[in-house]
Amino acid sequence: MPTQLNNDDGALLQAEADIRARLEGLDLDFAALLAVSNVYRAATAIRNRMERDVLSAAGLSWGGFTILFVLWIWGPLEAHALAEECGLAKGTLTGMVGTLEGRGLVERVRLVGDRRRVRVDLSEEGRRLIADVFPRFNSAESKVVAGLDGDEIGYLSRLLRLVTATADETTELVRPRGPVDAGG
Amino acid sequence: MPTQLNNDDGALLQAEADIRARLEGLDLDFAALLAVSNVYRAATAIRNRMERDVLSAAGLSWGGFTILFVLWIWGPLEAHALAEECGLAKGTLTGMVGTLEGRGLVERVRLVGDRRRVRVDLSEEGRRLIADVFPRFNSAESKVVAGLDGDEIGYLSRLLRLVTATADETTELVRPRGPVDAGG
DNA sequence: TCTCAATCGTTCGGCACCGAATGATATCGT
DNA sequence: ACGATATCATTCGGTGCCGAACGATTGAGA
Repeated sequence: MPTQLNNDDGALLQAEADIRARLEGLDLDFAALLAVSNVYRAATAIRNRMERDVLSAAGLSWGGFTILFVLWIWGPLEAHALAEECGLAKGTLTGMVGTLEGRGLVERVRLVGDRRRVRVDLSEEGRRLIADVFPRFNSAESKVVAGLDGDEIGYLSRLLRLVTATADETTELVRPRGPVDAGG
Repeated sequence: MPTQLNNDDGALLQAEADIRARLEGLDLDFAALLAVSNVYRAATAIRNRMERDVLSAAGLSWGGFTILFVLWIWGPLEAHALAEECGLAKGTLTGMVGTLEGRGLVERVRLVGDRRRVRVDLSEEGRRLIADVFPRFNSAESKVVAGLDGDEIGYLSRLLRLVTATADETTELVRPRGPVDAGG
């Protein structure tokens, strides 16, 4: 539990202190700078770690894994919904689903009522693969956050959800924010 | 400041509840799952926001901006150090520095003492550009974390630094962790 | 001095990823 | 019924980005 933080100096990385020193004169929001940079660095570090330790052995990219996982959790999805859920552009999704389809991990079905649409679903093999890979993935996730205790992990998630919701706002990001707890 | 969190249910997104429900039987670390996924989602949301609102107008990609910023803060750097600092593979850096050099934003100089090495530095135009763009970038960063108060922002950074340090460990991620506050 | 190994940056092949343009299909107005 | 419009997914051109292979340069040892 955080009681006093005094993050004025104490817990700063050397690199962060250097940044502060270099930008001393300017009227900047250092805390925001550090927060954003730390979010990005953490994401990159996690992704690299997962790809190296878990995904590469299964021949899966981060994106491919995400698609499989989403389909596993949500069941069959139309392309636009799948793209949205995976945080990918539609065009990107088409290509990656193509790759997965080529490997026999997912299947595409044109809808009968509306032949513009396509429903994507796991194949049996895809289901086996994600069911096999995900527990290992999750165990690596667990290790990655093992430096935090349970409260801290939950708190981290909460703060990040807030940031994501704000960044996802379609507006120019100036208005005062509405209800904040469950943006999805 | 977090006092009670009870993130058992209360603050969960619908999607997160769905995941929990779908994976009910399995022996998984849900908190870690959510934390990792929230880190990644936040990073993506922030990056997209920045590219759209700030960087695209300057004709800069996230990676290009990062390179310029790092050189701005640290001064001239050799390629390997620059890659390391930007979190990019050496090969990636070569290409991106090439792009920036083509636009006249950075310069490459082979070292006199050791002709294998190359020092990269901002050009005058590059310096002008980053000095112009960064304040706007920072102001967008500020807005992105505006949903959090000062303590929360600092705390978020601290937690993320911990996660990054763990994920960056070169080991297989099993040993007990050494000193934890400033992984630098 | 002449290899041999180490250490640079670069090149190369390949996938991920985006955004705009495209093509196919459905729907609405008349 | 039929053309205009909207709505899908896909295609296409271009970068970002990685990892392995490569070429150039340096330093160490015989």
